[in-house]
Amino acid sequence: MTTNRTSRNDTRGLLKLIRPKSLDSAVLDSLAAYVDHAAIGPNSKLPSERVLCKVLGVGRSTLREALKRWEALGIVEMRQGSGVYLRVAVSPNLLHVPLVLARPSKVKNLLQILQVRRALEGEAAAVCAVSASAEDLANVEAALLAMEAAHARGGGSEEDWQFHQSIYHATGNPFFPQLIQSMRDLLHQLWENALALPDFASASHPFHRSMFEAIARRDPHAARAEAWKLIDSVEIEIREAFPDEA
Amino acid sequence: MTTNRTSRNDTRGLLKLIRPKSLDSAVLDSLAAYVDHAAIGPNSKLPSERVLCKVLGVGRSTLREALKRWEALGIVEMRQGSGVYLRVAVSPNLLHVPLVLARPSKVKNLLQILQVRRALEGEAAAVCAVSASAEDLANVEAALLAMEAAHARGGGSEEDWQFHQSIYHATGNPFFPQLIQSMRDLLHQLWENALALPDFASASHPFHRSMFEAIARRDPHAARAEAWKLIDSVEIEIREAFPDEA
DNA sequence: AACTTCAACTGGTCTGACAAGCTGACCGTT
DNA sequence: AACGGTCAGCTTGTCAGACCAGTTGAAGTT
Repeated sequence: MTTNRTSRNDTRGLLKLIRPKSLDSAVLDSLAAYVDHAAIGPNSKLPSERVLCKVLGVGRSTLREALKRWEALGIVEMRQGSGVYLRVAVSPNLLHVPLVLARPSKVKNLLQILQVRRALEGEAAAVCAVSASAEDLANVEAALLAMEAAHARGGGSEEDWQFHQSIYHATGNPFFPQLIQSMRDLLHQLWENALALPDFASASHPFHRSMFEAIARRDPHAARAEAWKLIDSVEIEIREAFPDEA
Repeated sequence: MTTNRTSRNDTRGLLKLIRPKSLDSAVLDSLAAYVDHAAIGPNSKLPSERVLCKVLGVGRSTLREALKRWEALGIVEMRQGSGVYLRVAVSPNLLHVPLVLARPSKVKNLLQILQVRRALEGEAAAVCAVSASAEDLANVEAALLAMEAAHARGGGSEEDWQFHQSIYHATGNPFFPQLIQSMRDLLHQLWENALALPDFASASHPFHRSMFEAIARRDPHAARAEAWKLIDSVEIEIREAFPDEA
């Protein structure tokens, strides 16, 4: 009997554990290399399944299982009758990490998500104040103006989101936009149609400009403080809207 | 012709967009309900594919594609010849979020991950100082003592991690441990065997205790400051180790 | 020009077959 | 009794072919 279970006292990686590298992982590697080489950008269509499985020399079910894995990670979108579409840029040796939340509880999770947002938003504003380029700042300011204009018209929830996204991108750290996007997706799954969000944004309105100004004058401490004030104002509104919970 | 493309100016969710609810999503919902009802815990085996697809009334390929989606999210592990094993607790309407990183660059990504950790670690410490229970604090202290003991023996990288994890759990916010776990997984994928991490931890050693003490005396401001000092010390060591990059 | 029809795509699902891997019972040797 | 090999009967992995269902765009019709 070959006893090759993973031993607890492994000798710090002297013996690397071998992994069979299943076929559909190889399919994804090959696909990633192809997409990268052919310079296929987001929103464009991949070759059809029949073509791919012939070219890659694998059965269609194997190919589909591999694509399903990408679909689960949001890398790709499969539309019946139409095709498989790329949603994000991919490259060889691509890394991914899943987040799972069991037993959702609406208001409680909302506040917890806000807590994470306070952490990320504050840091992102500070990083932005230190290292954003002039072009980044211009984008942020444009997003701010668009948001204020939309707000004056009564709407603006989408523009609000764009403003924050522009800050995350301006950090130059790809994790910030992705993490926040994940948090937002989570929120939308939680509250089917995000009715709550726009209302809660109203009191936070003035802080957007003060936050931008702190970033623009390259003051990370103030930028972080303004970001926190913004989150605090949202949290207060949520707690007032659901006084019995949380 | 029924023109039912998703309109851009949707009326804020008054009309819910219908979604065909693809079959394999239904499979996962049903499976989640079953796992929840049967109280199947982590590390236990699911019924075999043949059984499941007969019970659920779907073809084996459909079932496998659904399982592949769960596998991609880390919810389940499929071992050839053995079976399908649950890896995390699952419940109905389960939410998940993927994180993708294309074009990895070791040192740069390391510093970016550290940036995210600064954000989360600081907030977690502050939250912990405010709302951790006495039992949580006891766990954190136990982890601290174990870490210090291990550090005195020369090792302690695993115990270091346990200490931080105990703090994230003590926040009561499930997103903190999961996000940090994701960041750590990402790091390990990046640096195959995480040799670098233990070395970088050495200078940060004294800050662990000061961070715990700030939490224990219920001082969120100090706790956040100590957490930041800890991260800063790691960042300095990394920058000294790779002076040419970043 | 606008509308309708329809054939040729696309992905979605099912089936049955075989390969590859694991597990535990069985059996012979020591 | 203890050890070690063998093998039947599980499991998942892969494949091929068939058919269903939705999409698309180019023909034909008005």
